[in-house]
Amino acid sequence: MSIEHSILAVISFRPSSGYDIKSEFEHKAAGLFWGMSYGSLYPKLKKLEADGFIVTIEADTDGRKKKLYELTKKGWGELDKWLGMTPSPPIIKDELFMKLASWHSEMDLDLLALHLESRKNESGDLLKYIKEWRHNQKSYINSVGMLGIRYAELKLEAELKWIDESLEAINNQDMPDGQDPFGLEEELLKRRERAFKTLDKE
Amino acid sequence: MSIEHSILAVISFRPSSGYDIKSEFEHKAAGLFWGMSYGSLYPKLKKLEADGFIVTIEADTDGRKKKLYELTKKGWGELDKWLGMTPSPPIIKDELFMKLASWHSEMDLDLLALHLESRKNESGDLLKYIKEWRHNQKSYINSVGMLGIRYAELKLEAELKWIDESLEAINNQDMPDGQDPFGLEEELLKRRERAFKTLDKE
DNA sequence: TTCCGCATGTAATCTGTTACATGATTAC
DNA sequence: GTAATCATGTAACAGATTACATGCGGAA
Repeated sequence: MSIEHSILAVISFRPSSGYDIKSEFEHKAAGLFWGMSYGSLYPKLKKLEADGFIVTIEADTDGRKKKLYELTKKGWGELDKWLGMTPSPPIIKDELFMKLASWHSEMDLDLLALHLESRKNESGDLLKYIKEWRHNQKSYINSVGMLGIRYAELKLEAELKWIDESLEAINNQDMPDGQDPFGLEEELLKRRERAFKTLDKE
Repeated sequence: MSIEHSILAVISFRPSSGYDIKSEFEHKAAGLFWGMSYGSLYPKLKKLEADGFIVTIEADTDGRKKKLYELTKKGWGELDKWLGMTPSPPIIKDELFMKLASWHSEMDLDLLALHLESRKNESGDLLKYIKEWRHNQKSYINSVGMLGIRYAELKLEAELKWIDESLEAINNQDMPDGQDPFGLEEELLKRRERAFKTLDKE
């Protein structure tokens, strides 16, 4: 039920159209920790309106017609109720971590370094973007929101620091010790070799 | 297509049953950055077998019958191919951040402090768990995997540090400055008041 | 006049979870 | 003997994306 709440939250900043909300998630702070596509957004807006959380205001800003949505009493109430509930733990899906966890000794470490460089660029760009954005004098961020921005910055800085450490470990061939109490790494290589020796039967 | 690859990755450690794979995602490293339920796991295993990435080995470990899956040549190849591809950016959904971003001045800051305390406990527990786990002499983690563990630790430490800073800011009434070039905060409170004054019509 | 950004939407599809059903083995 | 854990699966549903369809207004 949380996408709906994110939508209510964005509308709370100012009356917004579907397009406005999408850009908030694409180009603004909200997108750092949440995502959304038109395919789910517009149906949700209809549902939220049908349930009485928001109402439509026909408007033409800049000579362009659009449907603005505004929160109702019920909508504001729902927003407050949601804000008051303990937030659920973050959901993180990070392919980089999965790849690290399943890297094996037949895979080239230089390739891993490329992956790290790539992540470094992405996260670096994002961090730069956030740092500019928090001072751009265009976007609305209140003092609590600023704590959130700081949260994002610290996480990205930690990630970048870790990437540099890891790249150094790879380049200096100074990797940390693993733990392998049952000799699985050796087994793995044997199993792999065995599989590669079998003829394809299908 | 990444859940499938995570499954292949787990099987690469050792031949595994569906149950084994699930516990890997529930209690082990993999679960830190990925999740999976039986409802998707078992069908995926069937599909992976039908596509020739894995094969079944009937086995009875500890007197208990189970279906172990092992990678085929094609499966190992697919795993290597996946490992070689640039990992996609992490997907993060964090309700705490969304709530920070949409907090408004009618909401009690002490309530926010409770949310932060709650996250502090969750993340603290997780960090403690990881720190123990990396030295438990029971789990297989190679040196590259250890980099991943370090990644998780640093992120959690950054989060905990941020929480303490933020709690202090709240308690000392020393919140950071926001930015509000168009006076949206004032507008918001007006809109909110207006909405609460209207009679319910539905 | 053509392209880009604004603007709204739907249908098909994909992806994954929840809840249920079933049963064996082990620890207390 | 009974609760917990091991073990495999399915049906119904929830949740979200992709690709498509459509059209206006302003800038080059």
